[in-house]
Amino acid sequence: MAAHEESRCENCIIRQLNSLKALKKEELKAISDSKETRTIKKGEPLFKEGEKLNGVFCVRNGVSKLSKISDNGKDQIVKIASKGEVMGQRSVIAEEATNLSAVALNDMEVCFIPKTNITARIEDNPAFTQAILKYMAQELKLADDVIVNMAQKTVNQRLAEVLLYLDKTFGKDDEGYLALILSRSDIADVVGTATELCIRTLAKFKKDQLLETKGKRIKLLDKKGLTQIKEGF
Amino acid sequence: MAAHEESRCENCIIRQLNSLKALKKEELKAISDSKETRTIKKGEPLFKEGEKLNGVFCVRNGVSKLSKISDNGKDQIVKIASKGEVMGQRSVIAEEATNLSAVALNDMEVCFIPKTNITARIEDNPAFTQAILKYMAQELKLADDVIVNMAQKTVNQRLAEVLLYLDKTFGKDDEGYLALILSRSDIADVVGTATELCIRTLAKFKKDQLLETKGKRIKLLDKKGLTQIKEGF
DNA sequence: CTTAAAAGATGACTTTTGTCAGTTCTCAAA
DNA sequence: TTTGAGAACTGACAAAAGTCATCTTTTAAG
Repeated sequence: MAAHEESRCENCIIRQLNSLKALKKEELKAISDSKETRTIKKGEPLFKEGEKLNGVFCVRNGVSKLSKISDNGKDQIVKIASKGEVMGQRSVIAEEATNLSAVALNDMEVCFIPKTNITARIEDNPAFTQAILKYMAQELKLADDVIVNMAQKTVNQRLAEVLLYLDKTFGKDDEGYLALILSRSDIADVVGTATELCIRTLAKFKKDQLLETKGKRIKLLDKKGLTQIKEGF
Repeated sequence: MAAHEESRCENCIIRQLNSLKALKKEELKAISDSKETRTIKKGEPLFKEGEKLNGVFCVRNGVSKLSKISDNGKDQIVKIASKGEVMGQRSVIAEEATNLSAVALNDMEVCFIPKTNITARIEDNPAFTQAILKYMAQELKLADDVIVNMAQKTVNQRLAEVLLYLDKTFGKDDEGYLALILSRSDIADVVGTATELCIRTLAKFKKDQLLETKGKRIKLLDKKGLTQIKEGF
């Protein structure tokens, strides 16, 4: 039906952003027939740590945080997934329960693709498998960087880095504020620190004219300065 | 020649430990013909951060640390690779310069496999590609755990965890000391802290009867206690 | 066996980070 | 418009981690 054309994977532009672009037209049709579009409201979970995932989630709209609770009971945000990203791939491929929880940071629209549709394509389409492999190799490199940052950098440095990352990845709104609005507590969970220290550090950056705030919104004023802080003064 | 039989990949037991086990006999023969066996002395580098790797290294004997220098100039050990592990896979697959440096922690024997031999197999042997994919999916999960630990746990907890990891992974010598002997500075670089604090924390653990030391060697006395510390008292 | 260099260890001190107990602000439901 | 819950913020303090200087022990080269 013409009315549903835009919801077919074959016509979905999102696909161009991830490994699914390596799939052939017939394969996409099969996926499209089995997939399920879901709407998730801000604050609602997509899945929880320890769950067995029956498929992967392809983000059409909105943003989700992927986090993990440490033995200490504190939440650490490991990744922020947005348009085009596929969540849950790793667990499906490793055939293990997921180690992360996913919660919507704003209203989301995602496509759920049953795992048989992914594993079957991995079995019979080498180009697809290679695309995922390459993607994962890059993710692993990024993960190393994060490990080094967490282990060796101060909260000052990490917060500066996160702010620059948010700016680069999600851009600004019409008033110049960071387009992705996170609570102070979420920012702290990305940086890996306590909310209070996160707030204090933001206040310090503000005093130093590096940024400006309006409610929970943040506008970066001096990216060069923030880059210097990120690199250690 | 019979004299070189044991150095042929087809006969190498190490292969059973990694993705190379998914290769067919003919493929292994091709790899064996092009590979090069290298001996690396303790302290010598296998490769350095930023280098383009022309192949991967398969560890036959000995142990290597994989580390990365942060903007702050401090070294962080991201992985300790030993028998059976393949180093440099990620860079070859991602077609990028390596982000890590590899240095031998004791005398090593490694096989260097030119990258064409890996990329060609990824192109034409789906089972091999899938084996690597699955391995990387698991590595990514582990990387998440490390990120959370670095971000949320104290040096106390992380050191306890590293000691238990060394015990589990490399075992003990005949006197019951950890078989893999690392300098205090290397331990600190794994934990992600300063050498002094690492030494002090070891001294504290010793005082608390959790371990015993003799020179740089360490014997774990109370793994249950260390596990409790790891999990936050 | 001697001895210099490297690694280990310790003390004193500073900085960074975390925690607890509040107060103020914001925004949406009544 | 009121009001109340949750988030943002602040101060005071405690704990954790880092740094610098120095001393001791170990190790390996001569």
